[in-house]
Amino acid sequence: MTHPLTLHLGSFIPLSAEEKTLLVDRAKVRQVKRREKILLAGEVCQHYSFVVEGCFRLFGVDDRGFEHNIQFAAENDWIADIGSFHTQKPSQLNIEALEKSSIFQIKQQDLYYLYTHVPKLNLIFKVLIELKYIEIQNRVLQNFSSTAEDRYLAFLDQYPNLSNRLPNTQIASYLGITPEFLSKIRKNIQLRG
Amino acid sequence: MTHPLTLHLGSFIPLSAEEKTLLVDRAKVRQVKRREKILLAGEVCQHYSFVVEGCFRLFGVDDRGFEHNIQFAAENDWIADIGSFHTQKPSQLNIEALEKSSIFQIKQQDLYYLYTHVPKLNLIFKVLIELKYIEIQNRVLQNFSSTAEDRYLAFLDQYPNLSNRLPNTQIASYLGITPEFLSKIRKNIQLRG
DNA sequence: CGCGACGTTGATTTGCCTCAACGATTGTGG
DNA sequence: CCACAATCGTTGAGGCAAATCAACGTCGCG
Repeated sequence: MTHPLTLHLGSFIPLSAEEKTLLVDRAKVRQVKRREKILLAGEVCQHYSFVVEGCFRLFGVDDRGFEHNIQFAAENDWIADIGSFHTQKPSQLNIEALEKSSIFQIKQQDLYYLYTHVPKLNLIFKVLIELKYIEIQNRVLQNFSSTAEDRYLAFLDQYPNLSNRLPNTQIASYLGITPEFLSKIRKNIQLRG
Repeated sequence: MTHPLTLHLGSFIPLSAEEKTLLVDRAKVRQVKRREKILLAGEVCQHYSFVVEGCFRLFGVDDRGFEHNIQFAAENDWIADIGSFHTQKPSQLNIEALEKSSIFQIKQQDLYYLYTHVPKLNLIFKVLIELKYIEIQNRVLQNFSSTAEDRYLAFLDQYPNLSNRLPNTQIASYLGITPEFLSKIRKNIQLRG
């Protein structure tokens, strides 16, 4: 009966039984349907969400109505609009389930409560965000220095578990290209090898 | 005689006299010449560097030898290759002074020492990296959803202190375009008014 | 069954790059 | 302090990667 959340966070730094209890008490389980949104642009992001099962995307919508995926989150990953969460200002982003999913959510006030009562969570969440920062920084660099085809191949390589289950339209949006162009890239790859 | 570093970090959460001493003892001042590099690709990033005066860039070099600016850091900002710093593996990035600069550097072991002896630094550095994360996430979104001209105007707007003092070649590299194209953008803007 | 999401293909257009050349400015060694 | 090199910004001609627009077939699902 180890709780998925304590299992995950405890893998960074072991947690005592009390700490686990504090944590579990403030994490609410939630079932999310495919295509259901857990954050809508205009709302304040009230939760950090930990994905137990399923898959989500964080995306923005531009002036012309096109959607741009910023991040995916599948099992054992976290998702939130960190900016809105901390400033408590309306988000410009959306979070949507790409599959039927199961998550744990921690409210902003509860996370802040936990930070003060379980100080090592500061360290753990610092590490978590450092990892995300490294990831997104690599992405910026890659976007500047390689072609869409190279980025696609790198994506397949880096996220095999995601590329298996995501529709190509979602991958194209993450890569910053149109679905049509991704289709042409895939064709070229196949022709060559 | 307030130390720039304690002034900066103390602005997030007040620090006691002891905490300030611990901190200051482990921060080494360093003067850096224009164009001098404080991190070379291939080396491990050993320090977090706090900029007291001057300006730096973090950049990568692609297969064809082109440089791509990932981040600038001027007064009261931090710079490091966070990935290399934490993994202690060789960096693929470089950090170079764009001006004659003055910085404080904290070594990796010293920062880890400080994290355990001044626990609130975990919280402060978590906030610092959250702010950087929000910044870079906005950049990813913007790169996908707007033209080079819009990104340039947004840069002027968002970083007036940087755009004043940086050569256009450096700005172009940050925006992910060639200096030639930035020049044409600037001409267009001027023609229009 | 029928509709909407998804993937594909082709013709055309466009944003930005490449390459080359040229002044202006800065800086640096003799 | 000058001469020369290096850096920087600009301009133009031509080219390419990726977008746009339009059409069509397939599949899963209510």
